[in-house]
Amino acid sequence: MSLKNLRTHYTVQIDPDEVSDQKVTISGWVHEVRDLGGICFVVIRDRDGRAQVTLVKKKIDRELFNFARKLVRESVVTVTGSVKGEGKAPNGYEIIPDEISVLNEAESPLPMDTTGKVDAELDTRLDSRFMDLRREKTHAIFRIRHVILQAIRTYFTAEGFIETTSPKVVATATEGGTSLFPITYFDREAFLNQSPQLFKQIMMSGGLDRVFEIGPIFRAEEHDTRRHLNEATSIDMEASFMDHFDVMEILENMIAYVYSQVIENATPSLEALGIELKVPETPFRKVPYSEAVDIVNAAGEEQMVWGDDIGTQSEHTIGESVFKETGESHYFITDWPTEIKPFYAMPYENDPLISKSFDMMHRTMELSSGAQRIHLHDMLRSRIEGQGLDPDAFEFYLKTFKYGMPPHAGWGLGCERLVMTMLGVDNIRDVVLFPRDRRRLSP
RNA sequence: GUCCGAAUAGUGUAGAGGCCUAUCAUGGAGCCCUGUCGAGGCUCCGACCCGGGUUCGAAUCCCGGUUCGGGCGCCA
Repeated sequence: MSLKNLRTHYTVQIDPDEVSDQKVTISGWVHEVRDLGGICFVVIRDRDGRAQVTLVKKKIDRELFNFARKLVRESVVTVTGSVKGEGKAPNGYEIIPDEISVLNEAESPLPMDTTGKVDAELDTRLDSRFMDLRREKTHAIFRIRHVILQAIRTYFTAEGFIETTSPKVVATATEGGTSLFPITYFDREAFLNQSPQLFKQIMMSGGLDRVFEIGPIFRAEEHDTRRHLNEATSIDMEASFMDHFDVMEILENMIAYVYSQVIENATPSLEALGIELKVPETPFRKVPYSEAVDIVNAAGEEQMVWGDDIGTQSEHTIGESVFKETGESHYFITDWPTEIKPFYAMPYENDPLISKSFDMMHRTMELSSGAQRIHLHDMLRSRIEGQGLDPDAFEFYLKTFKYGMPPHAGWGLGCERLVMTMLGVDNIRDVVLFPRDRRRLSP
């Protein structure tokens, strides 16, 4: 007998008008037991919802009644019974059981509450993430995350992009800037890759033309904030015969599409979180870096000189300023000083001090950064040298620029940041199943 | 890395030197209860992070440690 027989319906698939008085079998967790004496309600929870099992003492087998009222919360059970339309029941129906069997009884006390009656701190929830995932709100986040990722794949595919994967174990410290995790690769030292950047570009020389990748990136920074992880998910794209404006357009349209898909396909999850989403308006406002500096200096809380990187406080100042003006949370900061961007960002021909680079911001944090890339071998090599890196270590990369590299552009977008800004989640750890940060390596 | 803050039942909390035999909620055990949906009522169970110190007396004050949270830095 297949275990599939343990479920004829998910709880949400039961339509009392259709299956009234029919037998169904549902399986899931005992969410709550409410014993009122003469009547007992057992709430069964599965992935998509809940169903009420009702036992009236006088109308049901005494043994079954006593068994039901002693069920231990969060045990896994299978219930077979008949469906009865009932206005007083939560979904308009209840199940009158013939049989209840416990597949696996839960211990008690539970490491945390799953019903929403008592809060638990993030650290407690992450220590017992399996139990935390049984909470409606946590579950909703990961259902939405799935819809987001699915929408991104649909969008890229429709735009002619090919999904690729690049190696996470690499020999060279790729772009510089960030620290890498060293690992042992047989008898050699290797690193966990900080970004698919160099490989995306190599694929442009390979003629794949438009690629995207959704995958893990690793940063060994000892940062300790609500918006950083040491293992994150990067959504990356690269496209040939495009400049930075072209890929900014792809980015903003993708964001708008993803929001609209979440609204359309994740309604119950949004409701569970109490969120009303609005699709961001495109095109996003473009603020040149020099204008951003002026905004910061005019606000007076921090003073910047041209060429400084933009700090957290300043990011907020600019974000609020744009929001006041446009009512929109998303915007671009464009035309960054070449010196504070990675070596592969293309400088403007008429003003090489600034580059064809951009960051895509949410009012609260940076979401994405991208640029038109340098596709000329000699210029790229001297930029690598100029940043104090060893060009010989980049030979596998530089080589691909010598034999026909088209002009190209691309960006990387932080998946977790996209999710958290969309859902108004304060801590990035909330939107990753098993976050890896400075301190946490388990579960 | 740095600055600030916190640590009390399984979970979330109250607590400002003697009011603490430590509050409340949730939970667990038991009893009552026929329409609950954060069910309700009654009884019981369960905790002061670790180590030093101050004091007649410390959950409370001080020092050190550990762990956690937040800001900043670094970064996406």
